[in-house]
Amino acid sequence: MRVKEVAERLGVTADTVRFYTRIRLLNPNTNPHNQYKEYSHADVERLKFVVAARSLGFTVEDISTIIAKAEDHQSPCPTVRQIIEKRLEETERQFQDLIALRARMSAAIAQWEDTPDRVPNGHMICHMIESFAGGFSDDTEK
Amino acid sequence: MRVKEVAERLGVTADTVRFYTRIRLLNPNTNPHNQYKEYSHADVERLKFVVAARSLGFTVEDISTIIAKAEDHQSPCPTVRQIIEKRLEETERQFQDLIALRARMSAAIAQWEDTPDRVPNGHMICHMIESFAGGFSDDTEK
DNA sequence: ATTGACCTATGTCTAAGACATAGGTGTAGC
DNA sequence: GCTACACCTATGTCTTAGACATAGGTCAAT
Repeated sequence: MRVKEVAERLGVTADTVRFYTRIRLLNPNTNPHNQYKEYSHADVERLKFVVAARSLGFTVEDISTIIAKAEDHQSPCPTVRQIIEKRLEETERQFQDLIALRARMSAAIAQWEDTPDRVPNGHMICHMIESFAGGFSDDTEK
Repeated sequence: MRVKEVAERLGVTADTVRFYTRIRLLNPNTNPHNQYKEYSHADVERLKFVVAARSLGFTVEDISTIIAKAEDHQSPCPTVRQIIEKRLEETERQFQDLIALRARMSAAIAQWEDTPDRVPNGHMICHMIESFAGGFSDDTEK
């Protein structure tokens, strides 16, 4: 199978499969004539694993580590448990950040609802943003 | 003022200020002797705007656009309104994605709670991930 | 043999800084 | 004046996970 067929089968783009191949996460045979890659059943299985792990929040580097351990006949499970808990914490942080960002955006939009547009006056760039953010920080002197 | 002082005053890293300077979002004077940048009061004001806008979800490119409009004596307000609504939609999408991801991660962790670690058996890489993800997709034949 | 639609590999690009490196500054001690 | 030495600087490179652009290959219909 060539790259596009593999990609469609697993619901990812051909570029994604090419990317995984480029970083040697997949190692299909190469036709020496035209450099086309030929993906075997084993390659597809492996890709399936990669896609599943990605969908669980593992980074590509995480996945390389996990596969390397498995190929070395070590159980990757402890690593997997450890990584996913770290990723879950990160996700939680992103989540909080995103909630805060959304709140700021919504508040700004609400506050601007009845704010008239204004032409810049030389000491402000955009009064909406500047007045929304307030003093924002120190500015004692030059 | 030099880069570090400016950065500390606004609660960002010196690298951030250097980055904005590199892309000409800030244009401090340069000491021709050692290439050190000297930030004026006006530079600090401008950075303050950039930091405020970033915290509202504007990208650096958005901000460049806004500033360019303002310097051209056009009101940036319509642009600002338009951009922030787009960004808010994006944020909403990310938010949904993040919720789904978090749910998958939590479910996986819960399911693995009492799952024993296992050594790879040759046709699986990590039974936890593979069984969590299920068949995941088609796999008709080579 | 040629066309044309579709496919391929490879190189480059992205956002927003972080990090590494080599060199400059400035104060303290001599 | 000179030297340490801690701290600072500018610049170049690296990061993620692919997307996009380009040049060239494949293959069925003509």
